[in-house]
Amino acid sequence: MATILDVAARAGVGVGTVSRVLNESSAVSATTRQLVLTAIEELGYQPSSLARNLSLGRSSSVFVVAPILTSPAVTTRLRGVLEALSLTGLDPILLEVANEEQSRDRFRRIAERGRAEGAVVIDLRPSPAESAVLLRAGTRCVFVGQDVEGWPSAWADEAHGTRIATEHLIGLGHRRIAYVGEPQSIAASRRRLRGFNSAVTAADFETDGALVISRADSEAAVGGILDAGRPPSAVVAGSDWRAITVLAEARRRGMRVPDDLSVIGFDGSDLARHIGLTTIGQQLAESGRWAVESLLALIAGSEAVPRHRLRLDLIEGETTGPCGT
Amino acid sequence: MATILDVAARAGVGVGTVSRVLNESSAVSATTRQLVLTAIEELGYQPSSLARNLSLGRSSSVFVVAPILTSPAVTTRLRGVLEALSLTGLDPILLEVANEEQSRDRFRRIAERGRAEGAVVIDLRPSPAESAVLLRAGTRCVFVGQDVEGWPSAWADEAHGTRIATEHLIGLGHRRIAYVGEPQSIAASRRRLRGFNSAVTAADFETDGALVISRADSEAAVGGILDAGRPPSAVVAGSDWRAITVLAEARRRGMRVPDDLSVIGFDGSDLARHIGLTTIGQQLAESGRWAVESLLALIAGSEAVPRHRLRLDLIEGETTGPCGT
DNA sequence: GTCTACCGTGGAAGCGGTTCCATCAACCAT
DNA sequence: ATGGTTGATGGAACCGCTTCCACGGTAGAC
Repeated sequence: MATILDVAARAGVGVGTVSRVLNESSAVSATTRQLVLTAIEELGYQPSSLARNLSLGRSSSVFVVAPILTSPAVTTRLRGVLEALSLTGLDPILLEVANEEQSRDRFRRIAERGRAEGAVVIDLRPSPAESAVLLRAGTRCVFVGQDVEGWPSAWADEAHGTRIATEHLIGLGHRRIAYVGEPQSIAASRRRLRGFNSAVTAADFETDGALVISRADSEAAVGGILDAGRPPSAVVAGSDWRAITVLAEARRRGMRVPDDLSVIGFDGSDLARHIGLTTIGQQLAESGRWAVESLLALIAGSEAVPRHRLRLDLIEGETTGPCGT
Repeated sequence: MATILDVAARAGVGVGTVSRVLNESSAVSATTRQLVLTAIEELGYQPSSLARNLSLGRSSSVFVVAPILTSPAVTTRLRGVLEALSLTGLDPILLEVANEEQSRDRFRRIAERGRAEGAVVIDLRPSPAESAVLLRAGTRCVFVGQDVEGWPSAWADEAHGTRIATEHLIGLGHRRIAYVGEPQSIAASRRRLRGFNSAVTAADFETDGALVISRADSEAAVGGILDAGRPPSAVVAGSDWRAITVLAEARRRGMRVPDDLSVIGFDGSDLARHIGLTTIGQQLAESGRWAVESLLALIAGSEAVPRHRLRLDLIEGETTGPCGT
């Protein structure tokens, strides 16, 4: 493979001149420039980005850390990040987190110096110890989907979101409302459940613990609720992904949505839009773009720690309707 | 930031020795090693992977090119790739392709030398010109989801897949079967439609062109079919993503699945499994892992051009059932 | 007691760029 | 004619690591 030295030799100029032509960094006479360009052409020369980066002392890539890509909320957010990043010339190195161990590994990874200019972390949070390590290492890091103390982050008031969702159903006349969420081990899902509870309490309904599901095996549990003597007329789901579980269970039972059962999701993912699921939109793609912008500012030297509250909107699809009974 | 020179100075040894300790490349006496390790510890030294890679003449990353991440088939495949890659120490640089222009850009990008060791390309194919450029540049490249002439690729016999799907429905007694696919501009979707047609022809049914949809606006068109005087009793979808469109349209009309309408998808994505969609599995995650293995072989110097036919299986969910009428 | 072998080690060269500094020619003003 | 600019250019130094080669010292063989 040809190097810049080969090009310089062939064009009969110095390496400095070739570099200047390559980067248009300072004036080069038209004739010399042409000489260099033909030499480049003839040799099929391509500059080594590796060498360039070392010399410049940057990596031109950023880490993007995300939970396992199954959930549509994650992929939608990720798309926002990728889209914004592709306009910057920074390459995204994608690190997926499938379990606790990988989470630790990824946080250790992004604290390493040099490999990347910074990191965008989606829907994950560091432990206090990890946060301290990142801080000490001077890692430039932005969080989306989680409010991480002391770090740039964009997040939504999730309790408020499920409250809106629940109130929407109450407004439609529903009185027996179930909640189906992710396991309570995740902080975000605790917040979401809290919003549901507060809305139900405020409306002064009978609260029925049996109607609340938030554990790993919710598929089976959802079936249990729907088959019970007094099934709910509506379900608030803790995520769009959970919502389609509920839709699937309803379908298996020949229940009609929204006539027999109203279902509302949470996230405003691509998937929700695609199937007309009523949901709480939390500006997923926008939040990804915001993260990239904030990271760029950090890289440019900004000391600010921007914190961004994401707007929540009810997105009405066709899976919620007035209570039949 | 401390460099290897600082460490060497502090430990009172030469840089070579520090490097040897770092890489355990050759014998270092226990006392010297300890000296170096404490110096590293005290300085908080971290080696620069950039410099290391330049010196070693490798990049320790690979490109992963994928269409826009909306479709669950893509993300499922991608997960297989990421999972396999995370075991290798190679970092995935994710390049998303949202349109024709980006496709050209990405193929140009992966042909650049040095930035990555190779590329895994998901569900996309290069034009002959692009393929030639890749070949000339000596790019190590593996394709999944597309059979690309002259390149390592893993793909499924898609026509066969839709044939299996259609025959499954016929076996359940369905006679009026619709097809809902992606636009015919995509080669893969042409193959899928062909399989459907051949199964219908073989079964010697009345063929009804009005029951075949394969264009961009299929959502609306699906509704048209379901509302028609003689709606189909079953639908073959060209992908899982299309299948859930059909499910959504059925739900809007209060149709029960599978009682009023059977729906079968194509891909065997995470989503299909999650909602119990009957589909044609094409080993998505496995194909991603296969791609990584093949790429590793290429990087290791293999000259072979492995070509891998993916197995197709009917995955029975709960969205297909015997014909009611 | 000398010779060879080998182990541990220091340090220079090299990976392929960028950039700074010195040089030189051409041009302008005095 | 002379000094001062200015613009284009060559090339050394440097980015931070790996690796090869040379060297000194110890130990085993004779």
